[in-house]
Amino acid sequence: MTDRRIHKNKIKFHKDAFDKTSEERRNSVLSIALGEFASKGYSATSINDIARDAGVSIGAMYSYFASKEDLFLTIVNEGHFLMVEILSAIGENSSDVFDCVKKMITSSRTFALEHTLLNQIYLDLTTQALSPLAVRLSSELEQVTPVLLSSIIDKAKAEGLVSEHVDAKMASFCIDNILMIYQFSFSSDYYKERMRMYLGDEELTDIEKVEAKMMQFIKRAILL
Amino acid sequence: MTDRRIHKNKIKFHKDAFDKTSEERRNSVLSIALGEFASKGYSATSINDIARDAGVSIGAMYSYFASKEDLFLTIVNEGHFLMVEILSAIGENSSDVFDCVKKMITSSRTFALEHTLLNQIYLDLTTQALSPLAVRLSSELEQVTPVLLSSIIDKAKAEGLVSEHVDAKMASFCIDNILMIYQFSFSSDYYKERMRMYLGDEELTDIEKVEAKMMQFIKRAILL
Amino acid sequence: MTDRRIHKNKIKFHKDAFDKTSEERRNSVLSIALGEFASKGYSATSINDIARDAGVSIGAMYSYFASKEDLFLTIVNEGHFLMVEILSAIGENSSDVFDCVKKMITSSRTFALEHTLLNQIYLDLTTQALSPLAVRLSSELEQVTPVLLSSIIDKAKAEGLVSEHVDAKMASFCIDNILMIYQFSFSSDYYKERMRMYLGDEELTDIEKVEAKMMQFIKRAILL
Amino acid sequence: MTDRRIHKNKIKFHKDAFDKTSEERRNSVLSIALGEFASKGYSATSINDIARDAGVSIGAMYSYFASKEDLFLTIVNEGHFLMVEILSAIGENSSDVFDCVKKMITSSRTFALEHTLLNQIYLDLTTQALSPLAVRLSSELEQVTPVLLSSIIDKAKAEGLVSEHVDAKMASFCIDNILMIYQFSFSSDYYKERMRMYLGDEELTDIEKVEAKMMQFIKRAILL
DNA sequence: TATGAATGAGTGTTCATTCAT
DNA sequence: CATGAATGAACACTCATTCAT
Repeated sequence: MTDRRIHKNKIKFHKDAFDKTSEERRNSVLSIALGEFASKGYSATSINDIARDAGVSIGAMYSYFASKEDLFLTIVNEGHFLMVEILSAIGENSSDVFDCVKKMITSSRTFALEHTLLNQIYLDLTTQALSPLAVRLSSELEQVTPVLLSSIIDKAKAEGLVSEHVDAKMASFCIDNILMIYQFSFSSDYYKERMRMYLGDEELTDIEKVEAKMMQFIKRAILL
Repeated sequence: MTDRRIHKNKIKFHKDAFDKTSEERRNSVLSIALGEFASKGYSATSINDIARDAGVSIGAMYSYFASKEDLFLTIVNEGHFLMVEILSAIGENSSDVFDCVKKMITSSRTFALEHTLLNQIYLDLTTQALSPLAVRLSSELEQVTPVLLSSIIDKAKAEGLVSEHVDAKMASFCIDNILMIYQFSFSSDYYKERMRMYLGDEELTDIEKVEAKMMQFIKRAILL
Repeated sequence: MTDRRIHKNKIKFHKDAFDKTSEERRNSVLSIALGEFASKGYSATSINDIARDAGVSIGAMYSYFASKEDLFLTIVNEGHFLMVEILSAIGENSSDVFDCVKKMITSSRTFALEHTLLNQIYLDLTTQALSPLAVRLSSELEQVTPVLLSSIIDKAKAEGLVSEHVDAKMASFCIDNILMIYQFSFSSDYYKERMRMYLGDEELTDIEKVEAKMMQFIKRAILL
Repeated sequence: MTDRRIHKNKIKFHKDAFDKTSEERRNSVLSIALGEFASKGYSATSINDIARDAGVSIGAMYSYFASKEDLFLTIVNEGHFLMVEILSAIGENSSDVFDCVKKMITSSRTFALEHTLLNQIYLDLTTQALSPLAVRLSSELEQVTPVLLSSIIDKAKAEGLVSEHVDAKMASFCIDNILMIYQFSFSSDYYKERMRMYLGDEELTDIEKVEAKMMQFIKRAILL
């Protein structure tokens, strides 16, 4: 297990010039763009606004990115890279399925809280209108989770930890559905409110307990 | 249990004039708008285009709806009404939790297939950028599912069908997360592809089997 | 000879809305556009400038014309219509080839002087860069002159006015070449200067004499 | 007749730095610029595009030429130099007017075919919009043809080859008009199509015959 | 001398909305 | 009630030119 990198992230959506500017400029552009795309959505975001707020000329903007689309994808791509890294780490450092799922639950929340804007953008990307953009990322988005989850469940089945009646693929799908929306529940106002309706305000104050219950739900579903 | 209507749908986002036009015009406007909003997303959709394609003047358009927002909300509202009706029916006609969940799984799929465009719009609405719009619907969107699911689970616990260790709220949340994304998997290209990655092409040919497995996952999670 | 219209000018490049505005607006837009296109050329002309100078919003501009191209073609088309009308009239009212050519010489000059801007635009259109636009007009530009000239020469040959050794097609081509540039010599500075170099300043003061000499050149070329 | 060079080409529109670069670079820049200006016209051509395609930095571009205008003029100037050389050669090697005109007809075609792009640019230059640029060349463009033609015709008149009733200036003007457009008819799509309308597809297959007929037209116009 | 990042006014075009008819 | 002409700020993007390296 030498190469811990599942994902290589070869694709880049920016021009060479972007690599050559000062890190300050780069960060400024990316963070402003992140904020704009996250709060307004792809369509409603203006590249001119981003340029102005980032203190960069639009001319420079277009010397960094060939198009608004490419700027957007650059951000999504970086975000995805982050998530994949976290997932890979979890995959490698988990003793068993339950440990793994537990860590995934927690990191769903922490990732959404630490990278709220990124998460909002990711939600936007799943939208039908942005499917043409998602397609451009498809090779990158080749999901890590399906493989990770179902292989770890299969292993657990072999070890007798998980019932042989459990369908690994379906279980992975269901678990990821649960986690995906859980994650959105910390970044999108819509899902935040929805979670509040399900779990109530008070319950949510003790997030450890919430996650313990979620763990329990999943555990019951696959346990021997 | 006299009033079987959970949802009253009192709110309307259109002007009176819209009620007074011919049904043909009304349908034309709504169906064109549905198609446009679904495929392009809220921001990228032009009210002028909708008017033209619907064979209605923009002037008329603005006598029907105060703004683009209101036209959008009118459509979302109607869609939500449809979903609530289906859910209510399921709630009333189910013999027990398992029957109820089974019906919910099936109707997630059939609803998404029959009302694909509506479903795509709904996904758009969950986006952070549209949260101000979602807020305007909040009283309407006061979720039916949380109440329905958790009450039915509680009942089942009382009847000894469901383990007393199951947390009704969390179970409802998890089940709805699973179903929500399952539903999107029939309307949004993004989630469609994601489901294919989890379950594979072949598996998906026999949808009955897929849903049976999903049912099994949920059943195990809450069964005694 | 009842229908005196050779050319029907069915094609229009403007939207219906343009027909519906006030004639004042129409004239304002067209005359400003004429001036801009003529002096700056198609590419360097800004539709926003035209709108501003014509006292019309750009929005209105685009409700009149689908594109800058269409505005340009609308003007060229009208100009061509004018020229064709003049040529048709000449064709019908000429007693013989010589009379006809004489009238064509004169009207080349008067047309260029009365419609200098139009003529400048027409020159621009012959440019390779604008050939895609010229193609859109091709059915309209189906030249009247070739038919008119060669048929009138053929007739004159039959009547013994013109030598039978004269090739009607080539003669038409040569005569029109002479006239075309003569016409440009009254609208484009370049050709104006060029004519001055050929004919000299003084000679040009008596334009009747110039045209008599030109007539003589052509006459000798085709006379019996 | 010691100095056989009519034209000195002293004017240069490029900076010294351009003379100092490698010939390869020089050719690359000029040939790319030629192609761009020819197909897109002066205004629509981007100096940045030329630089990129020529494999030269924009910085270098501006060390070679003070402006887009100068780059354009450099090319036009070179082209003009070429044409003048050909014309001078014809003037010197012709036995009489008819021989001279014959050679001019042929070289109009061959020049247009061998230097199509240059010819297209030259047509662009005659445009009113580019007249400010043409002015900068005026001393250079001081036409060779007027002098050449009218002097050779005058000589022929003295020798009794050409009718004394022929006005040398006007004849030169007319002949050059014929030739100029004939030349454009091999480089600009517009004039190409126009010639086709005059002379027909079939006729044009035997270009020798076409030029013989043209020669005949001109001959008749000036012959004794 | 050569590079290419940077600028910012300007391009053609769109679109939510208003209002006179 | 319905029409659609009109508005003008805004959009994604281009380009001639400058200048620090």
